[in-house]
Parts: sequence; structure tokens; C-alpha cells
Amino acid sequence: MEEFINYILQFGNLNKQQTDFIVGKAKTLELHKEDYFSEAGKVPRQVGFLLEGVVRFCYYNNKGEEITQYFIDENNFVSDQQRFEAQVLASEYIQAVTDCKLLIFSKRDWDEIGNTIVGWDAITGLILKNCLLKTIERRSPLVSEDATTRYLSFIENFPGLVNRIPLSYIASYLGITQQSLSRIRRNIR
Amino acid sequence: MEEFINYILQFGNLNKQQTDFIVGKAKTLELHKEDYFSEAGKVPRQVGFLLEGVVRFCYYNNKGEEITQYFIDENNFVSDQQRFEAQVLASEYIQAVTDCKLLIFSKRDWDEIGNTIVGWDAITGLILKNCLLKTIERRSPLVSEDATTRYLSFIENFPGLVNRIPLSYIASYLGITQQSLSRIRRNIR
DNA sequence: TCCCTTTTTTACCATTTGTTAAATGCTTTC
DNA sequence: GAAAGCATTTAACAAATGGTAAAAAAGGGA
Repeated sequence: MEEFINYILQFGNLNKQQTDFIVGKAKTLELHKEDYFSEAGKVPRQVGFLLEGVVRFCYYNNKGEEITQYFIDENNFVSDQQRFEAQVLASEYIQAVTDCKLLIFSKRDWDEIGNTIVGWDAITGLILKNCLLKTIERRSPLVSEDATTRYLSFIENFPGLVNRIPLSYIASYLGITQQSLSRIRRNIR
Repeated sequence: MEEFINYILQFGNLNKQQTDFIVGKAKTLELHKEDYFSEAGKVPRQVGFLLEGVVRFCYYNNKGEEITQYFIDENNFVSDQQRFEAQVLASEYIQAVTDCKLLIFSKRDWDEIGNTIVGWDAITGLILKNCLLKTIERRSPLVSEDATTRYLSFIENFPGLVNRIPLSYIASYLGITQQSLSRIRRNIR
């Protein structure tokens, strides 16, 4: 919980009264491994902040292959924020990779925070921009890297996650087959 | 110029007086093919809005290879916005792919618009979020696609740009060699 | 602990993409 | 209009990655 407040305070100043108000709106949610936080074809109902565990964003391409787009670990927001804000259908799944514990905010509560806390929209705007930029900085370079370099980049970008995520998800994130990734692991040793 | 106003009005309401104020701050800039709009290692001095031409974002990886990250065409903003806002050194180049005509705003004028027009920050925030999201949606899927599919995706995502951008830049954007791209073009016909 | 299921590793061969080098085509300049 | 300089295409071969299948290893539940 303190981690949550600290995270937010990186992006703007809020006094104790304000942070108390925000925290007062938070509920907690536990997800089991492989549960969905939100699903393609449904309207995202909540914003999450990940206290424990790892989640992934994924979708199905036109060949029916499941593509992992991104991973999120502890002390980061978990949300298809644009679809959540607009309350429109999502095209991606957000799935627990491990058992997870989250803080969650309903749309109603999220809006109420926005209407109550001056500067909240600016803070959340900054947070979102940062997350999007980080996504680009991590994902985009993979396009021009070979499979081994992609794996090394992954280890750098998501330190500590290698041993918490099934090989098949990592391979999917890297755009290679799991056989290739397994071979790469062997060659690196 | 009208295109510029229309673009902005998509993201928020402004009256004539306000748009006049904004337009009053704009200067124009012409770039020749291959000129830089901003450079890695320098602080971005201006925000641009592309009236004519095509630009690309690019950088050099640790092997010294030049990587094209993204293309921007007419009626879109051109800016390393996060570095511009913070006035810190950029790590990417923004280069004219063709001769270009732009509207530009200096940091001072941009800030003055923000201090004068209520809601300007919200509008530019929305624009930036949209641009970042579009970048992710276009670039990220390439990771899991084969070379031919990447090229077809490029054509879909940047309609009309195929014939305005040198093959080598497109190949770099797609993360393949220009020989491969040339071969793919032949096979598609 | 043992069995069953799932995940990961291995192996073999097919396919794709990269590398190198050369030829062709296109533009610019004098 | 010819020569020079780039950009694009081709080709032959090498290297990397994918596809399929099977074995090995790891994990989970009775």
C-alpha cells in the first residue's frame, strides 16, 4: 500500500488527506494463475495496481496464435487504460501469469477521485505516458534484433522475471518459438 | 494551417480566439530531404507539425547500425515530446525523408500557449497518448510477424508511404535487410 | 511416493532470412 | 548526353529460425 502511494507521488504532489482519500477507494483483488483481469470483447471495469505477482497483456492474431505483448510486475499499474477511460470493448486480455494481489478501482471510484483531487488527471496522464513510452522502448527494439539478442534484452528489461514466467510466454513475447528459445538458453550457458 | 486546427480540435474544444492565439505562435520551417529536425545528443528545441513531407525517427544501435523506428507523414505532430518537455538530451534523430514543410513552436511559445489556454495541457496530453498508442499498435506486432507479413502490415499502417520512402529505410523499420525486402517485393508481384 | 500432466529440451529437416558480391537501373551533375 | 554516384535487384551460399515429433524433466495431486 505504501508502495502504491510512493509510486503515485513520483508523478505529483499530494497531501496526506488526498492520498488517504485515494487509498480509501481502493479495494483488493486476488487472482489465481491464469485468471483474467480483463478480457478482449469486454469493457474493462477496473484499474489495477499490482502488489504481488506478474501479469501479461496478450491477444490472438489472425492466425489464431496467442501473442504476449507485455509483462507487468509488482508495483505497477495494470490497466487497458484507454479502453477503461472510454469504457469501450478491449481487444486484449490481461491475464495473471502467477497468483496475484492487486489494488483495484472501479470506474465510478476512479472518476470520483478525478473529480475530487485537483491534479489527479495530470498525475494519471503522466503515469500513462510513462508506461506507454516504456512499452515502446522495450518492445520496439526487438523488431531489429536476432533471437538471442531479444532474449538478452528481455532479461535486462524485466530483471527477475525470467524464472517467474513460463518459457512459452517469454518466447511469444520475443516473437520466436519456444524451441528456439530453449536452444538459445542452452547456447548461452 | 486549417488542417492543423482541425487536428487539435479533435482532442478538445477551443474557440476562435484561442486557436488564433495558438496559430499566432506558429512559425514555419522547411527541411530538405535528409536534414535533421532534431538530433541525438542535443536538446529538442521545438515542436513541429508536419504540413508536407515525411519524416522518420531513427537511432544507432550498439553495433552502429542505423535503425528506423517510425515514420510520420502529413498532418501529424513531429516531436520527441518527452525530451522536449523536460528539455533534456534526445537519444534519437528526427530526419526528413523527403523535403518537408512544418509549423514549429519554440519551447518558450509552447509554454506560453500552455499558460494562456485553459485545457491546452489536457489536449496535448491526449494527443501524445494517442500517438504513443498508435506507435505501439503499429510497431509491436512486427515482432511476431515474418518478413512478408511485416511488409504488408507496413503498407496497411502507412498507406501511400511505400513510394515516398527509400527501400532501405522501410527495410530498417521492418527489421530486415534491404535485399530481403527487395526479394519480398518480387515475390508479391 | 508414484502417477499423470505439463513444461522444457533435443533432434532432424524444411524454410526463411542474412551475407557477400555483382549487375542493373536511376539521378544528378557537368 | 556521358560519367559518376546511389539505390535497387539478383544470385549463390551460409546461417538462423521454424515445424514436427519425441524424449526428458519438472511439477501437482492422490
